[in-house]
Amino acid sequence: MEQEIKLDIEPLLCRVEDALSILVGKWKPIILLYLIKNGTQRFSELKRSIPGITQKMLTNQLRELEEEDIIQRVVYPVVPPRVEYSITEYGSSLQPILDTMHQWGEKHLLHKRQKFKQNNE
Amino acid sequence: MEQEIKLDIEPLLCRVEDALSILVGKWKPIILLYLIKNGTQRFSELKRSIPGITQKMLTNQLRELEEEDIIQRVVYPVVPPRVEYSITEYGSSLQPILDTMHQWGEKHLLHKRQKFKQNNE
DNA sequence: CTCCTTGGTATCCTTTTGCATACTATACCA
DNA sequence: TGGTATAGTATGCAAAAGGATACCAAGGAG
Repeated sequence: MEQEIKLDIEPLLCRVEDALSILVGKWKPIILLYLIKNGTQRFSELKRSIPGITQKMLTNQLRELEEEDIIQRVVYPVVPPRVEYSITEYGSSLQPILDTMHQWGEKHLLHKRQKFKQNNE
Repeated sequence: MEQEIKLDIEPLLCRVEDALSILVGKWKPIILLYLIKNGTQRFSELKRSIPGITQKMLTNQLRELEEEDIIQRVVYPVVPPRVEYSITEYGSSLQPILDTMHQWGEKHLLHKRQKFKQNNE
């Protein structure tokens, strides 16, 4: 396996946390992936799409992403209310991170399975 | 700016969390970067290198990384004790993630500065 | 006149993280 | 005989994150 990337980050100056802090939150990755994959979504669409999430948590996670300019919230003044969420251009710059992490996550799954096998031999 | 990476993850099958959960922890990124940059390190070297970390937290974070096979712990039975930590081969597969996140984090810093400027005009 | 819908809030509670402080074992050194 | 060094553990507490439940506003449908 070839390791092309040279990592030379001065640990004390590391900005990994900045990206991390935006992605951390029980529902944020899945929300982002929905918006990236399916484009603009209404609040209720997201809620229906994400099993197990409560209204409060959905609101909460969306607000936090909005504050970081990762997603955009548009309110239509109609009754019943219509609120649409979408990824911002800036937010879509997170895609490489999500992609890299997802790929790694799939390998990690295999790794854990192998370890489990070994432990049961 | 070119966007080469095509992200097509089924949100409900996303494995982003797997990578995320390993990196999350107040001191994990910096510990990993130290081990990657400087190679094998003693407990006390890490403690001295990372300002503000307590002994308990360092132990705790190292244990969690060890459980995931990201780092290796070697104890030399001498007095006073000598314990060395190093990145495993598997652990070093996290480098691309750390690298991507760090790069994004640096851009994020600029983004926040611009936003701050705008708000004060 | 009442119910339904959407996109929320408000309140309270539990779980998870993180932190501070104190304590330990062992051998060496003066 | 007492102090030092290393790499921890034990205990208790504080803060943050996450979750369950109830409530709300406004207009349209019946």
